[in-house]
Amino acid sequence: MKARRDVYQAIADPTRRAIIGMLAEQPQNVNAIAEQFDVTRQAISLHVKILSDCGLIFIRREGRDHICEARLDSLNEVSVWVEQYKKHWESKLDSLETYLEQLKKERYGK
Amino acid sequence: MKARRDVYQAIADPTRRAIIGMLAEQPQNVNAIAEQFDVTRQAISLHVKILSDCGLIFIRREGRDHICEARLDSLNEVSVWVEQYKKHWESKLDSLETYLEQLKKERYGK
DNA sequence: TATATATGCAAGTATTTACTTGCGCAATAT
DNA sequence: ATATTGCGCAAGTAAATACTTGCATATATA
Repeated sequence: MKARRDVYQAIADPTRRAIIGMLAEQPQNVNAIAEQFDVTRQAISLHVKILSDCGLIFIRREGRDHICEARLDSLNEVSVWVEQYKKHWESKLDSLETYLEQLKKERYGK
Repeated sequence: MKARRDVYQAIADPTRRAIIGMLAEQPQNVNAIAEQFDVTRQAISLHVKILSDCGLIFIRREGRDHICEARLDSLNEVSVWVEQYKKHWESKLDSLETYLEQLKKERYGK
C-alpha cells in the first residue's frame, strides 16, 4: 500500500472525495470524519493518511486530536489537466450526424 | 474487472491520461496507440476499453481498424468538482504562521 | 493513579487492478 | 484460397486497494 499515490489516484475514491468535501467546509478530527461513514475508523484513518501523503489535507495535532484540514493546492494539477481539454466538450456539435460528417472530411487512424 | 468504473477512476491511471492526451490531438487505432507505450497491445486494449466504457473515448470501426477518438464530455464532471474548491488553493495565505494564527481564532474538531 | 478517549500501527482478507501470454476471428492483402 | 494485420477474449499472475480486527501509545479526565 505504498505504491502510486498522486492526486489523481487520491481523488479516484468516492470516500476520499467525500472526506475532502467535509473538510473543505470545516476541519475535523479523524473520529468526527469516521462517524459520518459506515466503515470503521481505521478505514477512514487510512484514507486520511492517503490524502495527507499526497498533500490534500494537513493534519494538525491538538492534544490527542488529529485535526484534518483541507489544503487543496495540489488539486490545481488536476484542474490544469482537465481544463486543457475543456474545448473538447464545450465545442460539441449539434448532432452525431453532423459530427460524423465532419470526421469524414479528415483522415484518421494510423 | 467490472467494478467501479467512473471518470475519476479512469483518469487515475497515468497511461490512460496519456492515451487521452494522444487522442485529443488525433484519433488513432488501438495499435497506433499501443506502439507509443512499452506495454503489450492487450494492456492498451484494456485501457481503451475502460476509457470507452466510461464514455471518454468513442470507438469507430473502419474495416479492421478500431479508431479511437476523444469524447471528453464526461471530464466536465471532474471539472465541476475540482473548480468548486478553487478558492481553497487560490486564496492561499502568505505563510503557514499566518495561517495557523487564523485557525486559532476558530473552533475546530468535534 | 486508574480510566476513558483519540489515534496509529500491524497483520490478515477479499477484491480490483494492471499486466501477461495464447488463441480465435474478422478484414485486408497476396 | 492463404497469409497477414488489427483486434478482442480468456485465463493466469503479481501487486495494489479497501477493508477488517486486535493491539499499542499518547493525552485527557475522574
